[in-house]
Amino acid sequence: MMNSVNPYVSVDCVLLGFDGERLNALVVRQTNAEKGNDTGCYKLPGSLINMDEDLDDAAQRVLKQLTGLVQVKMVQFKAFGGAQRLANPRDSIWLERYHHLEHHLERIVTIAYLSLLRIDRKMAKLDSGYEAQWIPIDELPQLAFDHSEIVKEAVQSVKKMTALDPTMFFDLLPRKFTATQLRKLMESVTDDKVDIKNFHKKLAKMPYLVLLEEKEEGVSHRAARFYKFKRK
Amino acid sequence: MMNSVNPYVSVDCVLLGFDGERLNALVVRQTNAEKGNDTGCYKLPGSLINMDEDLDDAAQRVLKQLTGLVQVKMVQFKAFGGAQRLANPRDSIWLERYHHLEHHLERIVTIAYLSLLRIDRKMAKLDSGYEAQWIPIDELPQLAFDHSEIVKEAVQSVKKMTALDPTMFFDLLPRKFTATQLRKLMESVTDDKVDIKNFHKKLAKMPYLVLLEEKEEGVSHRAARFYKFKRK
DNA sequence: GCAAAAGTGTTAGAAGTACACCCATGA
DNA sequence: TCATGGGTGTACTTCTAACACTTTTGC
Repeated sequence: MMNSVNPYVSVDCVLLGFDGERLNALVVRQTNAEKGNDTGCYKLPGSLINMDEDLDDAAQRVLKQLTGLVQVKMVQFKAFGGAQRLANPRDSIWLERYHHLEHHLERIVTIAYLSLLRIDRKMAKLDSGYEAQWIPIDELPQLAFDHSEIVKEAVQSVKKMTALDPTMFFDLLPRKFTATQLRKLMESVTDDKVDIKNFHKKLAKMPYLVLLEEKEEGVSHRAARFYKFKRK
Repeated sequence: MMNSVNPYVSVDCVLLGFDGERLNALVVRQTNAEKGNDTGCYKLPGSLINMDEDLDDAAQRVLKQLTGLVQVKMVQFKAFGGAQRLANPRDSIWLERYHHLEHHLERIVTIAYLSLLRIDRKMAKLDSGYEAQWIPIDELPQLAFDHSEIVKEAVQSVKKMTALDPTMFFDLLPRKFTATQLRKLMESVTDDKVDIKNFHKKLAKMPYLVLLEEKEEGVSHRAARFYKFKRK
């Protein structure tokens, strides 16, 4: 027997990446809107949970289904449970079709997950008829449900979490990165400028950073040296 | 028509107080277990949500029902959704009776809320047959459901939240408090000792603290001066 | 006076801030 | 050689850690 779906609880995943300048969010939309219903409406990757499925497992499942990504460390950051979350009929109709439900959805509480992800990670083929896309968070269009609100709160959470644990930044960078890349990232998250010299002093004191011999190539100015992140 | 209950989603409130030495949690239990079913089992104040009720409203409602407290600022800190949360039949039977439900509960996701509260706040009369009690968190008995786990995670959240915003500590103290009370509180949350002189220097630099002229009375040693907290 | 807890002075080193300066590279 | 961005030196201030000391109170 197929898993039954819990029609009251969903998970949604906010995946954030860094393009060198700004934070981006991964959003999905239907490519071929068969019944002309859903075209152009971006959403966060998400799904109702199954009856016998833990929340964390549901988040991993939906991420895999929609992007092919596995073993991504996601953390729950907030539940969204406004009674009016399904106010827009477009949204609830879409959900009912997507999950092949017969009855009308009344009200859904969603548990939002967050992950920081290298923006160049390869995505596998998507679930039937969906495409995923990175969009800078300050250029996001209006998303379905309250997903725009969820993204905003996710960014707030990232600020708090990275303040407590700066090593989270390295999930957003390539394996080798320059001081400037890291600095731009930190600046884009904390919204303030950092003195370059003082920043280098700080780097020198981070026990989990290794300065490599390798340098940038093909840049029309002095080549920057690469760092790598060494966990403990 | 009466509100219908959402049988899949609940809220639970972790209320933490400080007794001068340790953090305490507020737990409730049935006083007269009519059918001999529930005696002695402590729980967090919580309830299934109503169909048309926002999560935050549900948390405020249940707190008022069980303790009489109103206008307590609570924040959501985590959702607990393990598929096996209702594994113990004692727990699900209790819930079904409490909410006068006819059908069997399958699975509940709970949204946990957290509040820091002065331990001497007056509680109004409780909902029929329940009593509330402050218990030091390191002396809590096994709680119903996964509530013991929820309390543990709440304490972790408090550590993180107060690190980012130390003014939260003042929710746990009386309006007037001594440096030692504040220090003991901080030590009990962060689990480390603080040098007293250095602590006083820190206090002097907190813009939101006001040193009063008033002193302790009736103590058999030098009387401590009181501080008060002035927001902004 | 004594015990007990409140509260102070001083120091050395670490960490953060500000700002002026030099270096490497392609065009 | 110039523009561009990478990277450095140094002085100054603030924070932190350590530890020995003085004050007030009831008994």
